[in-house]
Amino acid sequence: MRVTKEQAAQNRQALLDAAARLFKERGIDGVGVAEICAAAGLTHGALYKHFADKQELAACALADSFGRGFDRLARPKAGAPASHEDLLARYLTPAKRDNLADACPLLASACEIGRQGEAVSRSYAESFVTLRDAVLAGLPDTPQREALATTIVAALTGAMAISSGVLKTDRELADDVLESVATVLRGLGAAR
Amino acid sequence: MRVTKEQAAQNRQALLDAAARLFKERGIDGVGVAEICAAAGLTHGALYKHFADKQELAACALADSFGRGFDRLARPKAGAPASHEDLLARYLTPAKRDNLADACPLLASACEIGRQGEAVSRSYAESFVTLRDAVLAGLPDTPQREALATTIVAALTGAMAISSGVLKTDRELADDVLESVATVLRGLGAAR
DNA sequence: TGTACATCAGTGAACGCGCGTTCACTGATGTAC
DNA sequence: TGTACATCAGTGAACGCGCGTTCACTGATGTAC
Repeated sequence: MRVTKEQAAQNRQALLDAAARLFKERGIDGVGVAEICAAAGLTHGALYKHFADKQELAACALADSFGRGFDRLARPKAGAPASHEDLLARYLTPAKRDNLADACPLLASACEIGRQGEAVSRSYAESFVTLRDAVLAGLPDTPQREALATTIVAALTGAMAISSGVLKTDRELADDVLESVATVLRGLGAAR
Repeated sequence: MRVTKEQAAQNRQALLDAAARLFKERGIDGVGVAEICAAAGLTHGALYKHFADKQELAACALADSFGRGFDRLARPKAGAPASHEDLLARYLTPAKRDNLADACPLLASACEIGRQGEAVSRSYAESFVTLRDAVLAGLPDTPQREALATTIVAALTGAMAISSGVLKTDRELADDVLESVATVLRGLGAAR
């Protein structure tokens, strides 16, 4: 049965939200379209009225999830670039690792992107550049600022992946990884 | 039909090798047991005579692949700890990224480990600690050496993941990520 | 050393299951008059 | 504003397919005598 335009737009957003959370939590290949649609309160057929296929849904959900999180990060100071400290405090917490659905898709989904299609890769690349540039804006005016910003994002990404990976075996080690990386990055962000 | 003990041991190793390569290339969840067995020259039923299930195969393949690569890394100087330079030169190359089957399983498989079972997580954690300690051995005697070693491994991991992720969209960016991180880590490894 | 037989690595058909996607259909919405 | 009808978001059965795992069977190996 047909629904109002507003309802359809809400349903589309519900699909994006459910997809983003589930994909971050269990991976793009680890969640079926039926579960996503059910979480959004729809049946699986409805998905294909909004997105061409699962890949397009994944690409859109990644962009949407990153955009919302990034806006939230940038907004507090309303315009002023987020400080290096802010970024670390928000990104590298055990809470985010324990609940990847709430984390940044760049950190939660990093490794599987290479195995996805072009649309997902493009969406990921755009978000990466945005985050890297935000980090760059918060760095002091040192030589090799660009390379440093890239390294910081890489370390954030790797720290979250490693911490998640060893969590089932050794929670202490998992927490130590996050702490260690945060400490070192804090030092790198300060003027040298 | 029964085979000799030597043949059986060879077959087991062939399974480990095929599994490690395919898992690194396409992810643990991205490869079926039938394909692994075929690559090892066996039928799928044979796998369960060597391993309890796919998870155990994954855990063993990760440990085996890491161990072999790590021995190769440590051996050249026969006993002397690998220099920080050596590690970077071997780990962070576009060639490894373009052929993940030949890369270190810690870098190629990082993100999906959190979604695997306990056995895989344990195997991953052990390999991580081994690599981190090897990096530590190559670092000068500065304060916070431990945290720095962890951060270096995290940055290596993240760099490979990000570079693989953006490769389909922007090869230049992908190469830049590897170069930038290598440059910064080179500086971090030198005495400050 | 020669023979009889138990062992067991490997085979391949079969299992139930969940996957992504398609499609004929429904019926309220939105629009043309 | 009221009516007739085309549009299309959402439904749910059905599709073919590949997945991990099981299991009865095979037949050369390894062993006991």
